[in-house]
Amino acid sequence: MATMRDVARLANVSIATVSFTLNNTKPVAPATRLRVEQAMEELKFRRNPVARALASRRTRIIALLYPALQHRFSGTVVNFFTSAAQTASEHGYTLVLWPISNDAAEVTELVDGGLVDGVLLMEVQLDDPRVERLRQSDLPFALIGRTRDPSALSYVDIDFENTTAAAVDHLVDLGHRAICLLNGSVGSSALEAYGPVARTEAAFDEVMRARGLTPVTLACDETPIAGRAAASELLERAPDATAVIVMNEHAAFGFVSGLTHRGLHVPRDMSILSIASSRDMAAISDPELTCMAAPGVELGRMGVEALLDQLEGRSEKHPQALVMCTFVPGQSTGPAPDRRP
Amino acid sequence: MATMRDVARLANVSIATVSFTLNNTKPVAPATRLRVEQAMEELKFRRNPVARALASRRTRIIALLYPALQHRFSGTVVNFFTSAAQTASEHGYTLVLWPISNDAAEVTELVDGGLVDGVLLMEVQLDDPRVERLRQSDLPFALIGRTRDPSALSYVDIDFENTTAAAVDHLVDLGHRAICLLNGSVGSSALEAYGPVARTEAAFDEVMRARGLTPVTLACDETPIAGRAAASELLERAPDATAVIVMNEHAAFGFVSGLTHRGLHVPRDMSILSIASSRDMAAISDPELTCMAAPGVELGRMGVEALLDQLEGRSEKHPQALVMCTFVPGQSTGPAPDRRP
DNA sequence: CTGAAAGCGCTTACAG
DNA sequence: CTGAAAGCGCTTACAG
Repeated sequence: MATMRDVARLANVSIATVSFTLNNTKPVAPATRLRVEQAMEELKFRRNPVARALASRRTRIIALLYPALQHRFSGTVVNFFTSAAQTASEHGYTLVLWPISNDAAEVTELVDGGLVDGVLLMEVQLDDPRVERLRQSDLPFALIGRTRDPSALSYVDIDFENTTAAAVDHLVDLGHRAICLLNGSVGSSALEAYGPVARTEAAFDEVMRARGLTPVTLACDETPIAGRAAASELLERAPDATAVIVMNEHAAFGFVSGLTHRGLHVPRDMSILSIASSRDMAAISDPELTCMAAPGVELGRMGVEALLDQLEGRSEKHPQALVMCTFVPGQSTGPAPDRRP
Repeated sequence: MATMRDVARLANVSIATVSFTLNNTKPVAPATRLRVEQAMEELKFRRNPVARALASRRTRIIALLYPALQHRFSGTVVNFFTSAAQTASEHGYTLVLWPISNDAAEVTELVDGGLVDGVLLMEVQLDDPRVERLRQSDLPFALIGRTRDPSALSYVDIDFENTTAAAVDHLVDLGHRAICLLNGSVGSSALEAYGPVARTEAAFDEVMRARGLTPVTLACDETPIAGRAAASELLERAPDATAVIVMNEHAAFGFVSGLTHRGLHVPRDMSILSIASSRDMAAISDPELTCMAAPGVELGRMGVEALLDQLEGRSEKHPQALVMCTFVPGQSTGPAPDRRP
């Protein structure tokens, strides 16, 4: 492998000049630049990123922390990941998925490790120990998601409030009044509360009441089996329900089949609207679910950009943005029973 | 951040001695070792991995290449990933998921990048351009999967031959004779053929004929929608079929619901056995699928170990291993119709 | 068992 | 616009 020294020798310049032309970090005379570039070409030079990292004290590696043990890595999540990786690459950074739980201790290892310039967090909890740990360090980070009070943090997140409102409105427009929410489970302790779950529930309550409707919320684990059980629970707790907003894409599969087993037809007897999901995931169910698709591509990109703002010292204040889910028509929502002829 | 120099000064030794005690690379007197360790403790020293990488010419980073754009990152795959990461960590390496397609050009970037010591490939095709590219480089790599002729490669893979045989036998034991295979689609060109798909089809043919049965194979894309269409195709092409082995976990969802829509009951009218899947994925279907679960934990571990053998120069010949899938009972297989009272 | 020193391949003030 | 040189924080022959 050719080094800068080799290039410098061949081009008859100093290695400093090679560095300057390579990085565009200082003006270089056109003729000199040409010689250097030809030399690089001839020697197939590629700069050693490890040496560069040591000298510049920046590795240009970004870690995306996705706690795959706690949250399934669904097709919905792939969109976030690939978009984030793409965006990082366009800016000269490498983004990799760092295998880690949502445990603070593992974050400490990563931070102390010194291998990454910045961190992007996913699946953020309202009181997230990883965030606390990162705050104590001086490692730049941004969230895809947000904590209870994210005012001093860089984050991008789904706009659960408006998404939930749009979901309710879609169902209300179809004539539904008895609308339930099937949420994810927030675990035993409030401290572990998962942002999307908490925010959706709060928004659902508020939106329903604002429309003069009574909010009923169920919650279950993020598994199909739990979703199946939730179907029975729904019929007991809210026998008059005609529509359910599901904020739990893995439970949705079981929920639909659970309803079917209880003799209900979707969407004739019950409309199902899956939110913060994706077209791919919605297609797994039978019938295909109507859904509000998570803006994975947008948030992946924006999350990286928020982090790069810090890394490159571009802005003082923390970028913060919320993006709504997009409505994707499917087969699982229809008019309320009393609206049909 | 404290450096080795700081530690050396505090412990009254040279930085070489600090390095020797840290890495156990040369004998150090017990008293000296103690002083050094106390100094490291006191200063909360953590060695800089970038400097270490530059000096030792090894980054101790392993890239796991999973082409997430071509193959969905399912719950089944998470097992491979977390197990591989865990194993790498136990050996002092960091394994990260490298966002890359299964394109040779991107492999070149990775190889030239010089940021990783070795590569682990997943979703290997019979003639995989990534493998060719890695062969040309001198970057160590191992496969989870195998090419058409993997004799000179390090690999670990599912034993599709024996897994398929076990799947057929399970169904034959239940009295089925007209057994079909629903495979993944291998793409338009034979050159793109995906190892598991090709091997399973070959094994299915052989196993069925060996038992005096007639093999019928369908194939479809790895999506639920394609699976739904495949259900119709099955009923046309093999109206007498009573059991189907599905080697396509994403199509399985649609396949089951497609059959149900056509008025067939699973497993009363049709048994479904999903192979190379996992308990989690099987639970998504209704009924829960009987499956042969991919040995993700084992293969993740063994894949990393095979790679480390090369990285640490432990063995001359390439480790090669095949592991069978494990039978997981479910609700989707039952006795053949004519076996029932 | 320990140390002085070279070197990994870059970046970056500093000087001209 | 260009260069000489220090330095990033380690590892590793080499010498004793």
